[in-house]
Amino acid sequence: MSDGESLDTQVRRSTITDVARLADVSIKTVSRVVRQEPNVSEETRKAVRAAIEQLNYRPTISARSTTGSRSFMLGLVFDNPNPSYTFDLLIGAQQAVKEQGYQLVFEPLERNGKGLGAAITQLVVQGNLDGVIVPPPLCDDPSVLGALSKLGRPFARIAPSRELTLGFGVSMDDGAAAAAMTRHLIELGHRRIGFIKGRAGTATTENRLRGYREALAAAGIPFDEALVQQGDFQMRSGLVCADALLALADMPTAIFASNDDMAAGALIAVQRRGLHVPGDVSVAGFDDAATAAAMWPPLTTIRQPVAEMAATAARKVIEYQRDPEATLDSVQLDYELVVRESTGAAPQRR
Amino acid sequence: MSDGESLDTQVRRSTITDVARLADVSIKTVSRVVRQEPNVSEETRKAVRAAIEQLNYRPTISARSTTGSRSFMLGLVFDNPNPSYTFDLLIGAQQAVKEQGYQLVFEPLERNGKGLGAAITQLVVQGNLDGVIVPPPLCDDPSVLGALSKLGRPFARIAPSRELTLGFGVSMDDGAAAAAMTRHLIELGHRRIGFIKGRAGTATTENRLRGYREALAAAGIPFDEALVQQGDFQMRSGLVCADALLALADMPTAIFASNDDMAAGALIAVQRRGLHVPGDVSVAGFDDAATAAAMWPPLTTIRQPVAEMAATAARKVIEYQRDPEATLDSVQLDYELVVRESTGAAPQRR
DNA sequence: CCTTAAATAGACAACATTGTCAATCGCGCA
DNA sequence: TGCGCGATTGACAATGTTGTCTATTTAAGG
Repeated sequence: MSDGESLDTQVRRSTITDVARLADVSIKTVSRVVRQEPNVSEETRKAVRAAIEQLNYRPTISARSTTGSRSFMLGLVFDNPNPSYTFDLLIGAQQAVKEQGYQLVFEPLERNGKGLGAAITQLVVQGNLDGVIVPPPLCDDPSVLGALSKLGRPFARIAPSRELTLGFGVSMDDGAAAAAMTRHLIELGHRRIGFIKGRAGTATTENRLRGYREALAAAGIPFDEALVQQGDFQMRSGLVCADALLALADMPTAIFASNDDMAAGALIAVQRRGLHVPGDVSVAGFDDAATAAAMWPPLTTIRQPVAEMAATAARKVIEYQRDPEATLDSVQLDYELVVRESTGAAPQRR
Repeated sequence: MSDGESLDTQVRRSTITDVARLADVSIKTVSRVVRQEPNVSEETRKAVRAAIEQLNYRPTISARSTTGSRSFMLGLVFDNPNPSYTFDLLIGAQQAVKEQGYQLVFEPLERNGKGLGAAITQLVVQGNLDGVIVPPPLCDDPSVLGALSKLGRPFARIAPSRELTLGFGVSMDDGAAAAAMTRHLIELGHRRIGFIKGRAGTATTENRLRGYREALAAAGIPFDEALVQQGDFQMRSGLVCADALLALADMPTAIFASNDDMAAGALIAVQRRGLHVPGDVSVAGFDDAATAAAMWPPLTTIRQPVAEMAATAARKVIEYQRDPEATLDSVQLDYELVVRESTGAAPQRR
């Protein structure tokens, strides 16, 4: 009839009181150990930790939030048409948040909905969130930034492109990554490399183009305006732009699209003309979207550490919230060049 | 110097006490109104509601969870390789949960990790979750089902394919949807319709094939074994299977793939042969993945109401949790035939 | 008018945790 | 010995909400 063992621990949740009783200390002392506060003797600390271990105790977030100012909850708002990008953000943030004993709440917002700032204020105040993570394009929206600044809680911005001093920025060096991809193509022997730009007017678009130009310059290849087409990040624009490039008398042997969706369009355009990838034309993308590996042929691209950026953002917000003295310099994470089968040596004769 | 107005309400969160004071009732009465409990006069109810409105009051989830057995939190666990599917689930569940004043926590799990059941038990017990939503493939995993049954909390399964009496099921009629797509092709004049099956051994695969066969039979078209290929839901298999179909002496004029990824492969296979879609061959998919509309040409497919299924699951779990007497019959939601440009009239002469 | 029951409303405890403040202990020093 | 001080520990209040129980009001029936 002894049921206090395995079954019970499975079904009932142990509380700080249970731990205190087992370790024969007060609940406050347990709290001190859990929160890693000072003024607990090493001996007591050990005993408490053993009890925690034995009972598999984890503090209850809701109870924690009732007292004090912290709520142990972080918010992630987004309005990004790309589900796999946003999903990666969620995964990354969730993992980091869990490590720290926090919880994540997320909320889709409409960028063009009015009252965007008010919506964020509402979310943060009602949810009593300790901090917020804001990916693009919301992280560059003036009303969002205004609301966040007023709230006086830490917030992190993923890949911000303006007002870089506001909040804590986590980004990737778009320019360097684009340059690396361009170098990769040059090393394969390509000299005429077409470039498909992203949506006009975004910092991302500018940075990637700059990287492309810098790598060309470094290799002593003259920049040719005719090889640059204006896309808009959608697949269709990739198809149209690639068609234009392939129609040139002096056709490029490689096409570098500013994102994977447009690269997918380029792949179709090339193959519709009966040309082979990468035998006749190499194609490269940017993002390493979930679809990149599934394309035909699998796409060479730049992996953005999306999940890692979100995780870093979450950790930094928590860190700041623990110790507001901490310096929160913005951070740049590394990209990764993912070489698959859509790029290869330039054709021998042209 | 009067600061009690707009600014203050923005930055401070109003509590049940504020509302009670303003409406000149006890906090318990406010609680009754909010929880829609009986025994409050219509007059009082109105006054309280007005106060709630004025102060923009929303109950604090953490405070709620401390008392009583409810935690007002639902869990969503998943292990699905398809980010956009999972993302849709998250969006749908989050929206439903928010409507009901609940919160959603999600957790990626490794299907083949050992201790899957233990992991779920841990998650639910530690998080004190009121219920769980389990999409495929986890919803058919025996250890997951075992753990959930033991926990004694309501759980909903998205598109389950076995043990249908366990938990609350939310699904879509795969067979009817596949039949509808097949009818669509028949109405366009197609008589030889190739079919690419999904991964062997899954209920989904069987159901979709059955729908295809039934629609053929209903139209008096004989079933031809040669027109059915075995795929595995991956794009590459779609490409290979379509190649096989197109190599037939009596080539099909339409190809129906059991999901969009394989349809993408089929699109490539057709166009690589210099054939036009849909002029020479129509191609249809299943799922309405995010990529479907971005393919070339945009893919005719079946829209699965993924977000809606998750929302229904969430609502049902909450409903049950509010009133355990409620009957929770499983539910089937409607699919939608999305006709885009990859299907068209069968070629006149073959 | 009195009794009884139902409807309505409030007082107070309970929840799991943290913050504040007080109590105790050990130790060095006069 | 007595005193002061820092380190350690605990008692208790507070957090925002719901459950339980009790008190008051209203309505109905004699």
